[in-house]
Amino acid sequence: MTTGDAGTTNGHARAPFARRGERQRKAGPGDTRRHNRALVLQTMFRHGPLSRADLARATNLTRVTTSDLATELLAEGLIEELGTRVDQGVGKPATLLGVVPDARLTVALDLSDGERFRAALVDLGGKVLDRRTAERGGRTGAAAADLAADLAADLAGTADRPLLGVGVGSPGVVDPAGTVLEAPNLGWHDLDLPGRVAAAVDVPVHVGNDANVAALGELGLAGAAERSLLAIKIGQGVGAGLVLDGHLVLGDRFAAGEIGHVVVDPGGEPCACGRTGCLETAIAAPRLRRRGPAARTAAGRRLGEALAPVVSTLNLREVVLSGPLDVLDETFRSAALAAIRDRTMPAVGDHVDIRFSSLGEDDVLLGAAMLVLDRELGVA
Amino acid sequence: MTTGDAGTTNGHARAPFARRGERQRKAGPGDTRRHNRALVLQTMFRHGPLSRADLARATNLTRVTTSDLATELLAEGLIEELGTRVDQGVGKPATLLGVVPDARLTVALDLSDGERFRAALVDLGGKVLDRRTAERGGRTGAAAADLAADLAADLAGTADRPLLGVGVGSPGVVDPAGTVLEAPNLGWHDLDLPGRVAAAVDVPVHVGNDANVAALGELGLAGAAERSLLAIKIGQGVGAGLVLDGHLVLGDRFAAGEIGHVVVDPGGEPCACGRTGCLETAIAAPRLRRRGPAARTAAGRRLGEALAPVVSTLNLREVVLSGPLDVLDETFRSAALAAIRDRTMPAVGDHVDIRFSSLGEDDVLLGAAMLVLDRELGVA
DNA sequence: ACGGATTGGTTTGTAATCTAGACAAACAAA
DNA sequence: TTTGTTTGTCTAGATTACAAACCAATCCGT
Repeated sequence: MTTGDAGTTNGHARAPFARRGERQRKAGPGDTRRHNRALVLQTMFRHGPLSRADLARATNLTRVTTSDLATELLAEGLIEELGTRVDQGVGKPATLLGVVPDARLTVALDLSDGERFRAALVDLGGKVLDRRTAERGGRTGAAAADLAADLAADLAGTADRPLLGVGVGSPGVVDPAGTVLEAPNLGWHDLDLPGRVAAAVDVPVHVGNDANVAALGELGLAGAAERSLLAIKIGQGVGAGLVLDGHLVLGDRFAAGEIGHVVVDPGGEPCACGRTGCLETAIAAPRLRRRGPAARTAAGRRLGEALAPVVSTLNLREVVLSGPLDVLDETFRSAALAAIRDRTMPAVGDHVDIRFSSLGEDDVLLGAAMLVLDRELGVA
Repeated sequence: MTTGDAGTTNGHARAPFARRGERQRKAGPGDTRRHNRALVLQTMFRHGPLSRADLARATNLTRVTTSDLATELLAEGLIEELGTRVDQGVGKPATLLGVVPDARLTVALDLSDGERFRAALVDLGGKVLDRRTAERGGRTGAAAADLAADLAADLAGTADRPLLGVGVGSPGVVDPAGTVLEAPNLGWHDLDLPGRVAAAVDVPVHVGNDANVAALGELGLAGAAERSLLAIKIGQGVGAGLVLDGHLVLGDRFAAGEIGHVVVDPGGEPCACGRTGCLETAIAAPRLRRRGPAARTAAGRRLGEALAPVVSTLNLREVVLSGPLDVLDETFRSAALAAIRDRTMPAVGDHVDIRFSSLGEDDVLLGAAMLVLDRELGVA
């Protein structure tokens, strides 16, 4: 069933844009083509309908090449002709090309909630077409993995259009191939989640850390102008996802973004991890609820204090907060922002902004969908 | 004199591997070739002498392709045949190919010292062949730029082998094209330093922030196994350079690594910037000297506390310290490391290491040379 | 000594793909 | 109607990586 290609996620050919932890890859004959194809597609995703000549100007490719790529994409149904542009001035009217949002669908899974797995059928534009949830009921290990796989298969069955793939946002540490190295809450250790899910649905499967994919989603679907951002996800715990220049930062042990147990207040409250004053003890959702609104300012400042060195080191411009709306209020946000500004040099701090996620509760779900778009189409 | 190609650093064609802040670039016909050529060259830089067949195995290219690239590199004199491998076993003996360290030279400038500019003639292996220094004598603005240009020209004149280019490590904020946006100590604002230097020496000129290029040098010349590291440079001020997966992180305003004025101790000493408790007030070299060895532990901990969130967010493995040896002692280092470990989760902290730069005083100088190797040959 | 096996490197032909230049189509303004 | 402009396509040419076959050089066992 599976091919002999070692390292392949599942029975399919390796995903076109799946970047592994390889030191550096060779460039083959088809690589330029793939790159340019993705470039054209991405340009249309971002700028909306464009003519072939527009694409050539935007990408620095020739009209011949964009035209050729366009016919390829047209044949695959990924884009369509939208008629001629009106009100153009002199010259032959341009025929506009646009992405067909429902040319392909993705199945997105959000496993970050402790109680239930959430899943959705998402189109290329990030629109949710259908939803499912499955109560976890305390399942762990293989049972939990099977539950996720069944959920994916269930939704995949309802798809009336070709599936691009399945994207999964999982808690814990996930390696570039999608193996969940460590997810204590789900009892997963070195679990080949992509393999298990792919056995249930016959399309490419991509798995990433929940906060990481949320960051990807925020970048791709929330109209973020920048190509870099830090997404902070507050829930039972606290996690972060970092995208720099369009690329997810995974880190040495693929544990980048695991900031929940950074100590921000050595004399603070005890944490489940055995230490005291971890960031989670200051700003995890349950703690924020328990302490009430009055403590929001102090909590926000704690976050800002932890982020200040990060923002300075990376010269970040954009930080996005996501989590339950009852605890994430403007007081919290502005306190965090103020703390960052107080603690970084103005040249950096003046340009930082913190905003709430525009994807809301669906951040991980849409991020998982975005992961598929990134890996399969190169759109990020 | 200059070409019409907007954005070109100088009269030369754009450096083969100069990455600008562009969103995404098209891939042209010669791009795969350049990529693979760099890959082959880099493989030889790292692994030492290899046969064409070895290169094919290491790069996943075919023997034909590596052979072809090898003849090209041989013709340019960048590599040479080193005779056949002995003691090989069955089969035709391999002819080893190795980089010729002095096939090209680079002129490296270190402008980070407040008193004098340092320069060196460096070969491809990072060996310093000649040195010059020029007392700055309080020069700023155009006069300082001219001093740097003269120094470069002076050394370039002594080169008895082809020059690959000039690399400059400058203090302040430097954009990807090499323009020094802001360097208060030298009175530079939006200064086209590459242009000025290129007017004096007729080779490509590349300029980067001092701490940034130091990080690059540490990665490329100090035998760092990892492709990611954070280099902390302690001197009059404190700066950092971050390399992730072989790529320098520049940040939104190209100010990444400017951590000297991160506030680490709000109740601490006043800083020249107007705030109190900046990292510089805790660990800049003059302060460390003034306070004596007894304060090293506390200072080291301050650094570690600032780095803990960064290390967690990036899941960094390697932090490198450079600066005057009289203040950077083992006490400081281990205090910083201990603070990081105390404040990060074990899964991350256990794998972090802090070490002293293996390039010593020449870190910026060799980093500037490495910058040229990176931009001109793709070796990083 | 000699054939077989093994590994290294090259020759030759092929497929992919980008570019340059030219050209037809379609339209606006004079 | 003429002129000029823009769009999109066609054709020819250049690069370049790869596959297959081949020669070269060495070891090994008999």
